[in-house]
Order: sequence, then structure tokens, then C-alpha cells
Amino acid sequence: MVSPHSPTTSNSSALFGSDDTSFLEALGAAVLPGDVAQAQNGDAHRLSSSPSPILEPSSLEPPPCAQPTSNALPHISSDDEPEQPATRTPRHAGLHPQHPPFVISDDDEPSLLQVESPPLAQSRYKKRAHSVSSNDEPSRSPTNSPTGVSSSHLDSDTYGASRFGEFGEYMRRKRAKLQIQNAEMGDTPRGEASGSQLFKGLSIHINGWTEPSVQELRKLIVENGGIYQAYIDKKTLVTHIITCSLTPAKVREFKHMKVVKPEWLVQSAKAGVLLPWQDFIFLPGGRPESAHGRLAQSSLTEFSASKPRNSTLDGAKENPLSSDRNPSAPLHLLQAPSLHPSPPIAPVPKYAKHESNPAAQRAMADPTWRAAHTSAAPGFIAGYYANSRLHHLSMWKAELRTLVVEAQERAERGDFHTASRTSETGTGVSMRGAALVMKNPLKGKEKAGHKAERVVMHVDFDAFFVSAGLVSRPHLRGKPVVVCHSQHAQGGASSTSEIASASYEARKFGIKNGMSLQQARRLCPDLVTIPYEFERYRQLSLEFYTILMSHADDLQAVSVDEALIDVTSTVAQMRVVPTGANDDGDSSSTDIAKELAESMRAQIKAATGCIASIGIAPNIMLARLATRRAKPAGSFHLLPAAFRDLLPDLDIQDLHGFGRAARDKASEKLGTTNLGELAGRSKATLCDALGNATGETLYNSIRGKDDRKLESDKPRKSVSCDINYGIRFENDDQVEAFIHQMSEEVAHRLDAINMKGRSLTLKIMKRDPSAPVEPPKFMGHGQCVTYNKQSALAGPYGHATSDPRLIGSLSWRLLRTLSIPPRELRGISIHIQKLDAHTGSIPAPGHAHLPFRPAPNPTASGTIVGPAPKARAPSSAPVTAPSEPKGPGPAAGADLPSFSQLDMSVFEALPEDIRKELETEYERRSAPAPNKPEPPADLVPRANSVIPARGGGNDRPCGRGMGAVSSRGRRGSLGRDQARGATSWAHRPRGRGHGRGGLLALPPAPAPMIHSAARGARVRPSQQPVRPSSPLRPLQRLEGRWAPPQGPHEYIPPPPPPRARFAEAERPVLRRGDADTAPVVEGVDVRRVVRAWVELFVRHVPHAEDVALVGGYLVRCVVTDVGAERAVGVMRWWGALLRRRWAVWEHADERDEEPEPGEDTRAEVVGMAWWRAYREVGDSLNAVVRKRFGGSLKFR
DNA sequence: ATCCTCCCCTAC
DNA sequence: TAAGGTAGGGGAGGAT
Ligand SMILES: Nc1ccn([C@H]2C[C@H](O)[C@@H](COP(=O)(O)OP(=O)(O)OP(=O)(O)O)O2)c(=O)n1
Ligand SMILES: [Mg+2]
Repeated sequence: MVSPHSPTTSNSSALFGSDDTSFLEALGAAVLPGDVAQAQNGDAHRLSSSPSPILEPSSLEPPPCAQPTSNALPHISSDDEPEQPATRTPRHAGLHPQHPPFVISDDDEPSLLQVESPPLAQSRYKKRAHSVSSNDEPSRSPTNSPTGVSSSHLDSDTYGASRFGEFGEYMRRKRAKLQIQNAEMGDTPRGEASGSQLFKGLSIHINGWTEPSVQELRKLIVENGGIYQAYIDKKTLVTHIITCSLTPAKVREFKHMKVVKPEWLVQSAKAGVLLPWQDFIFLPGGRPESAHGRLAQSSLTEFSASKPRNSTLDGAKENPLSSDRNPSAPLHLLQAPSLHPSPPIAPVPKYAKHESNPAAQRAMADPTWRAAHTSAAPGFIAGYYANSRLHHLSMWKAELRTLVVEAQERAERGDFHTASRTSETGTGVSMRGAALVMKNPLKGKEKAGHKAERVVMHVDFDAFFVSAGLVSRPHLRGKPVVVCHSQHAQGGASSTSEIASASYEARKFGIKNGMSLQQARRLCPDLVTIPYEFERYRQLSLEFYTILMSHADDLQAVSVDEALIDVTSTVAQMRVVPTGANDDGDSSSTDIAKELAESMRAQIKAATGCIASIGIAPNIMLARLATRRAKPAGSFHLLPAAFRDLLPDLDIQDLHGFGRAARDKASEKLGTTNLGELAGRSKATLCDALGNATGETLYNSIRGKDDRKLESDKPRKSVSCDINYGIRFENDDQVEAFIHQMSEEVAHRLDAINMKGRSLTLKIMKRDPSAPVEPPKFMGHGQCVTYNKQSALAGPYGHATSDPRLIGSLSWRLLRTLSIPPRELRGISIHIQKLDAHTGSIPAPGHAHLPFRPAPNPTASGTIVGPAPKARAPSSAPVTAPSEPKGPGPAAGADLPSFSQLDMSVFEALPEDIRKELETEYERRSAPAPNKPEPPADLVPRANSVIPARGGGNDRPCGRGMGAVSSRGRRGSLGRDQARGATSWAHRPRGRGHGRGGLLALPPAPAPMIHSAARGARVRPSQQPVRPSSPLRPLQRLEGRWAPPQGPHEYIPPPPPPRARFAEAERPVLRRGDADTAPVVEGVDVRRVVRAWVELFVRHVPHAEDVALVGGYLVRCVVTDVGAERAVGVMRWWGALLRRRWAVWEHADERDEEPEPGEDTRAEVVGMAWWRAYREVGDSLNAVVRKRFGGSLKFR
């Protein structure tokens, strides 16, 4: 910002050469030539693991700030590109030099020629690497460095199913190729026309060129009930591979799979019977696909062709519903190993010819569009988070963990059985036992109690988002459906929108979660898309968890749609008291655990309308594996003996936690990724190849062993805010404002869990010089170089802090040391580590279970002071609390709630009079005056009511969190009631939006603006920023105390005229209805704040941060659907205020003229700046509205 | 050996 | 037009 150094270009010169390329390059050359070279050849594929060369420029960088330690890390390369499924090299690619895979030119069209090279053996780099990984990256600039930058280029679309890095280029291309082929084929979506189920249960991948053609085979497969796998990717289930030729590399890869000739399908279809595949085994011999690769040696070692040795053959089986422990049934979980990305090596580095996204280039060329949709837009963060599925997933997970812990605590203390009886493993004890059980985890690592074998279940909804969406769209059941943002059928042809979840019907076409819509459309033109419904997912999840809690001894929240539960005692009890009528006898003939699972599935189905599958086993690892076999719509009990028989059919990637990198390492160092084969390796061998811990885990997993206990209460170790999408800045001011907004977010999250941090790491993604300005993925980050900078974070007395100003200023300082032109930024992350519980008090050490926001006092009310000290009181603490003693310095300033959570806490922080007024307002409007403005979010019932007041229903947790999950109830009754409880929460009164952080939070009150102003002012470092310092003045007074609002408040003159309530007629068109009644609530204070803000800055240009804050608030209003009217009301109010003073400039089309700093009090400049801000906010608001409702709002 | 820092990797 | 977040496990290399 302030550009001490010139922002853009100049900066570059600062440290690195103009593009860092040169600088790095030079450096790189000097330092690691060897490595690079090696890399080049060798392994391309394995990027990741390998070490990277080192360069540590740390020396280069000036210490960021003060003394904190910072290390400058050079950068790493980053990930790749966007797309592709396969593609992505690991994001970390940084590490090694990767090679550019070969070049492919277009994405879509992969040339067939590609070759794959055999996996090469890679030379491993020597070790130095790691630490520096980052560095190396730099060196690889396309231009110079030998290798090109990482190449990822993928073209346009292909986004792969897997997120970032994943397979190698080769697979990527191949995948693209297949897609094309499919597209051409014009397959009908519903292929099942023929109705034959001949290939039912088969999941087939076609490798390379075949006769008959891929299109024909694919059609044949689909029409006969089989599943066609366009490509193999991690964890994909593939039962057979069809091919006419295999390269040596493929031979190795498919060594353990059932590789068959096309004739198998053709003849089976002809015969009308599924002929034994063994009669059609493909034997290599012929010439491989073109391989030209070279390089490494192809270790063709084992040429044995495929064949699975598997005895069990065939996997096709259908669901395991009945499965039962039939050991013989193989789970066909085979996954295709393929991946291996052995990227073929490219003979020539391609310089990245990454393609760019035309639509993005066009959009980006429009200044208005940029101003309203990129990271430079006012409400960007709020809008982005409100729509980010991954953000929701992450937040939900954290919230669920909290709820589980609370429910368990409640159970423990609450009722009858107290904690004392610990782990009694047993059966007899009631649920509580379960609670106690929890405790164990912490300590005993061994498998504890052994009384009975543990019974662990992994419960996971089938195609969750889709399933949830179909609840209200029953007519779409049975069709290929997908959940993604892009709803326009037409646009889908070239949409880079990612598919969050694909229905099983869609999966038959090869569509996978994470794939781009355009890619999916090529596979299935008639694909149906449905929108996200975050609020529904949350509600269904609560129902789901409530049910699980009623049966489990312990529960580990894995995701919004998935959990691990320990039902050991439940099962034991069932055994003793046979519930069912079976034969009673004991269980020998029946599988009690499976019965329990089925009853839970039925219960879940009844409560949510969605289907879940359950994997049952003696430990976590096996339970997860069992789930694969169970899906879709089933349950499967996997016993160790059966698992052993399955080994030959399993790939290392089938194990949870082992991804592409692990697979590559195994392939490279051990020569195989098949578990059957790895079973023969010694533990030492595995450790040597994968690391000690990982090696041992693998060793044990292969033997069906896994002693891990469910973890439901681990303490939080870090808090972060990462935004690597839509980052497109034009100047430093925007960047600085954004950094501060992110800091507010992080600070808020820290406060929410009552923690403070002592270490901060800033991660920056910068566009790789070889990458196009606009990457293939719309608004994505594209291929980047990343930089990590860590520094000590210290508050007043050197203590941990959560002060957003400190976090923001430090982050900004760190960023500046990188001298990256604003336009080159593509991603920013702020991570806080070394967390300390907020000053004493509260929380039990250990963890954080404080929910998002500490409830204002649960139990003993007021007493809570414990947490009090928190500075940002808003969030939790009610009002008053003066801030904690902040030390010297900047201290105590006001803190603001960050986007993510603004909620009532803000209200509470408002000056008394304003609050009063608000309350009055409520009454006036007859609205049921919330006694309190609204319970602050989430308080979960928590302790206070001791026993979970479940029935009572109303403890409403309201607010932002997931709501509450009732603790387990008696297990006998399958929790009906509990479920109810949850349900009730589900419909929380108002807060529906999922907006941000808490997701549920409602649009917060804007109080923050003021704070922000204050903050901004102070933050501004010495350099004189652009803005006038004057704002400081007023703010100054605020400084000392933290209740900020006070200050500004005073300046507010009597309400200006526009007290506006707009005429009904003018009301925005969007939703009508209750306009008045409802919303307004917060509208009032918002207006006051806006007024105060304007008054405060009458002679100054508004701070971008504040503009963003207001914009964020308004966007949230619209997004959350809580009040488009409110947003309009505020905008009108704001417009009226501006008009009062600067009516003349309202339409002055100013354009350039950045108001320069200084005391630019000239009314003209200030007025235009205000109008510009107003327009910006209005535009971004309308952008959102247009998208969601199709219309636009009128603010005047 | 053990701990600490700086990433990578994985998962949803 | 799209919404590529986020936390914890663990490996590698250096410090102790
Ligand atoms: N790349 C991904 C993977 C998952 N999800 C979301 C949508 C999914 O519905 C939900 C659960 O993920 P799962 O891995 O459990 O996948 P599904 O539930 O969709 O399918 P299934 O569990 O049947 O394989 O998480 C996502 O947004 N993006
Ligand atoms: Mg699922």
C-alpha cells in the first residue's frame, strides 16, 4: 500500500528481478543446478516428495519486521493449475522441479500421442532438499530454467476431480481425451436404455486405443448396467481394465488388476451372459502404446501382466447388502492404480502454454466487473465465504466437533452416571459409559479394553449434497444429477464450476466429485445440475449426528456427512438382550452389528430422507474400507479375515490417508502399490520408503491392525484464513485493506474459541511467470509460486494475541517484504499458531471447546468473567467488559468482529443508547422484541441445564453454529426424541444464512465499521498513507477504550433527514412481503453506523476497508436472504447522506483521480470518493442479486 | 535421541 | 461466468 515501494512494477525490482524469475533463476542456477537437472530427468512424476533444492534466501530477505523470526522462504512453486483432474501436480510441487510434462497443447485434445513414459525411476534427489523446497521453485522459470515451471497448464478446463495436484500430465491428457471421445459419442445420458444388467456391478476403465473403439465399448458398458470409468483416479473403484495394448509402465501399474481384452465385453454382450473374464485376460506382448518416453528405465520388471491373482474374483457384486461377512466376497475396491503419473517426460520443456480462460479475460477487462467481483470488491470475503463449499465444510467440521464435545460433557455430568465409571467397557453401562470412554482416548493408547472386540462404524451419506437436494426434487431421482454453482444448462458447456457432489447415476458416466462442470457435461450432456443448499445440509447433518449420538459410545466427527462411531457397548448389549426376534441364540447366525447398522440407516433415512451407508469393522481403518464396499445404500461388515483375502485387490491409495504422493513413493521406491505385494515387505522397508510413522501405519494396516481410538476432543492447534480464489488486485491499497479484512477474520475465529496466538505465517501465492494472467479455471489462482513467511506474533507484553490490528499489520509487513506486484497476487493465507488459551479462565485447558463464541454465560451467568479479558469482547462477552488490560501499545483498540461472525455480539457492544434505541424500535414495531436482541449465537445448552434438556426443546442454540446436538439419549429408544431436539434447533429462528464463519450467522451489525475506521487509522504505519490522517483524530479518542462505538457516536448529529423509510412503492422489487416488519431490526443501527461513518469522514476519503466492511455486511444481508430490503434501506440511507453533502458529485464521472492522500479535503475529491465507494458497494450488491434472484436493486 | 521449524500431504 | 478452505499428521533437516 502505501507504496513505499512502488507497488507494481517497481517492487519487483526490489528483491527479485523483475519477475522473480531472473533473480531466482540466477540464484537457482548457482545453487542448485544439479538438482534441477536431475529433476528434469528423473522424476518428473514425483514431485512432491522429493526434496527440493535449496536455496534459502532467507538471507535475502530482510527481516520482516522487527525481530521476529521470519524466515523468508523462497517460494515454492505451487500448485498447479487448476484444473484438471488429473492434473494437478501436487501443489507443492514446489518442491521439485517438476518437469513439464510434455506439452500438450490443448487441453482438451490431448494428443493421443502422448506417451507415457514408464515410470522412471527417479533419482532421488539428494536430500537437501526439503527445507528449501521453496526455493527451487523459483528457479524454474519457464524461460530459463530448464524445466519449465511446473507445468501445469492444463488447459482449459479440465478440472479434475481431485483438487490440487493429482496425477501427472499424462493422465490428465488421457482423461481429457476420453472426455472428448465421449462427447463425440453423444452418449445419451441415460444409457441404460437397454436395461440389461449384464455388467451390473462392473466398474470398467478403458486404457488407450481399443478395437472396438472406446466410444463403442463405453456405450456397451453403460447400456448393460456397468459403470464406465473415464479415468482412474484415486480411490475410484475399478473392477476391470479393458485394453488392447499396454506400455510397460501401464503393465506395472495394472499388474494387480484385472486387465482384459475388449472381446470380453463384446462377447458377453453377444452371449447375453457375463463370460468369465479370466478367459480374456490381456497379455502384454504387443506393442505398447506408443511410448516414447524414455528415460528412465522402464523397469519393466515385472511384466507380468495383469491378472489379478485374486481368487475371489470378481468383484462385481452388488451391494453388499447382504454381504455380511462373506469373506469371500471381494470388495471390489480396487482402485486403479493407474495413476501413477509417471509423467512422461517431456522431451522439451514446454513453456507453459497454459491456456487462459477467455471468459475470464473478457470479464477482467471490464473495470466495473472487476470492481464488483474480484477480491477488490467491497463485500468479497463475505460473499465468497457464503458460497464456498469448502469453507462450509471446514467450518461445519469444527462446529460439529465442538457440539460433540459439549454433548459428551453434558452426558457425563448430567445424569446419573457420572463419570466415575470409566471405561468400563462394557456393556452394561449405559450410554454414559460412552462418555467416559471418550476420555480414554487421551491416554491409553493401546487398545484398551479388550473385553470385547471393538465395533467401529463409519457412517457416510451417499452423494450427500445431491441427496439433500433431491429431497425437494424427487422428480430428479434416478437421473444423473450434480451439485454445482453453475445452473445454466447452456453455460455448462464451458463452465469451470466445480461439482461438489455427483449422484450415483452421474458417476456411471465417470463424473466425480470435484470435477468441473464442462468436463462432466462432456461425459454426460444431459446432466442435471442443482444448486447448493447449505442451510439444508446443516440441518440434515444435525439430524444425522443426533441419531448417531444416540447409539454411540463415542463419536468422531469427520465431516458434515460423515462420522466414525464406536458402538462396542451398544452391540454387546444387544447381544445380551436380543432385541430382534431372530433366532435368538446368539449371534452366531446373525450379525448384530450389521443389524444395528441397518436400523441406523433406516432411522437416518426416515429423519433426513437421505441415504447413508455404513462400514463396520473392528477398527477405524477397516471400517472406512468397509464403507466403500457398502456404498451405495448399504452396510458392510468387514472382518480381518476377509480383509486379508482382499489385499491383492487393494491399492495403497485405498487406505485412508494414503494419497497420490504416497502411492507414487511406493511405486517408485517399492516397485508396487498393491497391498498384496506390499504385504511381503518388511516394516523396515516400508519405513524406509515412506517414513517411519507412515511406514509403520502401512505395515499395520496391511495386517488389518489399527489401534487408533476415535478422537473427539483434540485441542485446536492453529487457526487460519486462506483465500486463493478471485484474488485480483490492482494496487497496494486494495491489498492492504484485504489483508486487514482477513486479519479480522482470523482474529474473530481466535476469539471465538478463546485463543490467542504467538506465531503467524503468511502464505502468498503469486502467479507463476509462465502462467497466463487468467488461468483456465475462472477466477482461479492458476499455477503459482508460493512464499511462506513466518514471524513471531506478540501482543502487549509479548504475550499471545488475537488483536486484528497486530495480525494485520504484521501480515502486511511480511507481505511487503516480498515485493510482489499487486496484480500478480493469486492467493493469501494467514495462519496463526502457538495458541494459548485466552487468559486463564475459561476453558479447560486443553481444548477449546468453547464453541464458536462463548456463550454469554451459560451457567452461572455473569460469573463468566473468566473469559472476560478478551479483548474483543464483542463476541462473547457481553457488552461491557472493558477490555482486558492491554498493554501498552496500540492496544486496546477496538476490535471488530470480523466478517464471519458478526452477530449479536456486535449489538451488545453498541453504545448503550443505541442499543436502547434499538430495543425500543423493536417494540415499536411490535416485533417480538427479542429480549435480547437475540441470543448470541450458539450457545449450546451446555452445561447449564444439566441434563440435556432435550425434550424441552428449546435451548436453542441458535445462532451461528451448527446448532446443538443432543447428547445421546438412551440408546434403547432409537433416539426419536433426540432427533426431535435437533430438529428444533435446526430451524432456528432467524439466523438462517449460512453466511459466514459460523455460517449461520446473521448479518452482523455493522458496528465494525467504526472500529474499522479506527483500526485503519492506527494501523497505518508511519508512512503516510494515502489517507488523511485526520481520521485519526476522531478515532483517537476511541483508542483508549474499547467500546468504540461510543466515540463516534458522539459525533453523530441528530438524525438527518433521510430517516427514510422508503415509500412502499419504491421498495425493491425483490421479495416483497414483510418488508417492514421483519428485517429492519438491524437496519436501524446499521444506519446509525453508516451515518457516523460518513460524518466522521466528511472531509476524508473513506477507507477501503470500511467500504469493504459495509459492502460485506450488505452482501451478507442479501445472500442470507434475510434482508434485501435491509440492504436497500441502508444503501438509500447512505445515498441520502451523501447527497446531502455531495449531491453535485453523485454523477461526476470521475474515474481516475485517486484521491491522493494528504489533506485532501477538497470537497470534490472527497465527495467523488464517497460516491465511488457507494457505487462500488451498490454494484457488488447487484452482482450478487443478479446472480441469486435475477434482478437488480434500485437504491434511489 | 529429541525437539523444533518449515513445509508437504490428505481429507471432506 | 464462480465461489480452489482449512486443520492436523508427519517427513526432513537442523538445533540442542
Ligand atoms: N471434492 C469435494 C468432495 C466432497 N465435497 C462435499 C460434497 C459431498 O456431498 C460432501 C461429502 O463428501 P463425500 O466424499 O462423502 O462424497 P459424497 O457424499 O458426495 O459421495 P459418497 O460419500 O457417496 O462417495 O462433501 C465437495 O464439496 N467437494
Ligand atoms: Mg458421503
